Amino acid sequence: MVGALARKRLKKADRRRRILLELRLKPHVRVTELAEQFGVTTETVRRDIETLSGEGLLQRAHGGASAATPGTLRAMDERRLERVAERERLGRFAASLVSDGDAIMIDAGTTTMEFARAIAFAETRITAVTNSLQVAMILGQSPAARVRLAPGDYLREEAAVIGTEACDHLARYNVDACFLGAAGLSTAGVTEAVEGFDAIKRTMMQQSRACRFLIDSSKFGRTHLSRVARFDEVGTLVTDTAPEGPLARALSDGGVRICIPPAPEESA
Amino acid sequence: MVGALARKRLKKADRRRRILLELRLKPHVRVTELAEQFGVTTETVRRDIETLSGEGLLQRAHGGASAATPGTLRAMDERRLERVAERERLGRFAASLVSDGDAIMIDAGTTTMEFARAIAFAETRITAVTNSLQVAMILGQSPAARVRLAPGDYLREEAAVIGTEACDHLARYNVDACFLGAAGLSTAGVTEAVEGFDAIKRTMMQQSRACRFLIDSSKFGRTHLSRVARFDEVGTLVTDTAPEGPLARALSDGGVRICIPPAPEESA
DNA sequence: ACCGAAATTTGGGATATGCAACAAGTTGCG
DNA sequence: CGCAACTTGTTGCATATCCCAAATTTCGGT
Repeated sequence: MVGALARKRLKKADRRRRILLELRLKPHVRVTELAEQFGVTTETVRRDIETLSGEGLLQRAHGGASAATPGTLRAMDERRLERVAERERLGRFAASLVSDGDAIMIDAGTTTMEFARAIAFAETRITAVTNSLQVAMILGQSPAARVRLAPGDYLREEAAVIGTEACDHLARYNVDACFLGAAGLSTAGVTEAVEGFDAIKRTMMQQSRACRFLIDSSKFGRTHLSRVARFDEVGTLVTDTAPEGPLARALSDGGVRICIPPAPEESA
Repeated sequence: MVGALARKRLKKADRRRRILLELRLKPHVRVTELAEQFGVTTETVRRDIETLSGEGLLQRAHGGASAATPGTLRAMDERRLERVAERERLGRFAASLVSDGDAIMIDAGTTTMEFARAIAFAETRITAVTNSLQVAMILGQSPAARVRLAPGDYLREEAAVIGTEACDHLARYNVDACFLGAAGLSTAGVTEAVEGFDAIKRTMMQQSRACRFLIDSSKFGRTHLSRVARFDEVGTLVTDTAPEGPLARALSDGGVRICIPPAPEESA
């Protein structure tokens, strides 16, 4: 039944594949173009895009679709999409903890990306070492930032490099502070879900005089596979909401300094 | 005039910067979103986008803008903007020179980026080592590609890493072939304009069994600051048009094998 | 061959976006 | 102060896109 020639009409799955392939070549495709190309109605293409968008494989746009940013794969998490404003605020605040002339390490993650953007925007004069391609590109926008990238295996989902090479390389630097994200913060400590990131984070911590974790409150109470740090290793925690209950107690027992950005003003 | 608080209205240059920063994070931004975010009219944003698009820094789309197709920054060159189709063809052809299982090195450049796109599109099973973040991200899209990134100083204009660290790291790999771009090809040999790239390219050549240069014909006759390779080191030259005159003679004297993609057919 | 589910097309009204021209505001400068 | 150049806002209209729902076709199984 798989006719040698499916000449007339591509199946749904085929169209989807073609759309994604197309997006590898161009960052943006138009519904109308695809429709014409496939010989189907715009409505059909629209529905395909709708589906793919739901799967996080691409990003919808008026009139077409764009490639999903590498590293956006995690962002499918609905909660994160809604948390954009908070993360931005958090990142901006964390950026205020950096002084001109500092040398810092930054790891990969949505929150640290916001942090990097804030630093780039403020044009703080820094030297940064990172394993995240996104962070490197964002900071590279700032004329005041020197950026060094770690080598290693490229991890598509996070647009970052990992592996022993990355860690070995990082171990050659000594910086003033590191700014790390994390997937979970619970009484078990700071934990991470992405395989390979735990080693990166631990290495960064070791090479830094001060350690700062950027973790928004949606991660509170979550525990993931590997522990990155015990509370007595955390140093500073930058977050949007003060933790409560056992978690707050554990943090305070560990001597964690908690920083919370001031309430949002009316800027919009 | 730089009031302590310029929160009310961002200047044109600031908006431009923000838009580009935004595009580093997301592949697509909407006019309406930006307008609201900046507190300006959609028309203003539209004009900004219009300008940036004219400079080749991004790509317009209905309702917004997407990241520019190539590595963007060099592509401002008018000539290059017109050469997109040729480069695409060239890249696709060069990709056909790669076999499943190959280990290759790829350097940074608009042409090599097209090459990477073609490989990702074809899902050729390869291991690639590169110093270009763009190439890494593009190849990372392909499930069949393993990508390793070199470390080093991040060079914003090219979205790549350079420096001794990068070269030292590259020197640890031995691959089947390297695919390199170049800014100039003249009787003086293959030359490069970007500082730091020459060393990278030379290192990649040394670590590869075969060397292939991807140079479109617009570079013919151009000579830049530093020579990357003499003709007897070039190996294979992949280009769109056969060189003529003294250049052709010099290439043949050097034993350069020249590959030219077949004429474009009507496929659309 | 027939039937039912899923996919696709079709058509139309609601919305969003683009474009262009003009008005209003801002900045810089003599 | 006042002009000139530039930037931004506003308006009106053409166009493109979206979304919905019913009609039609295709597909897969019995």
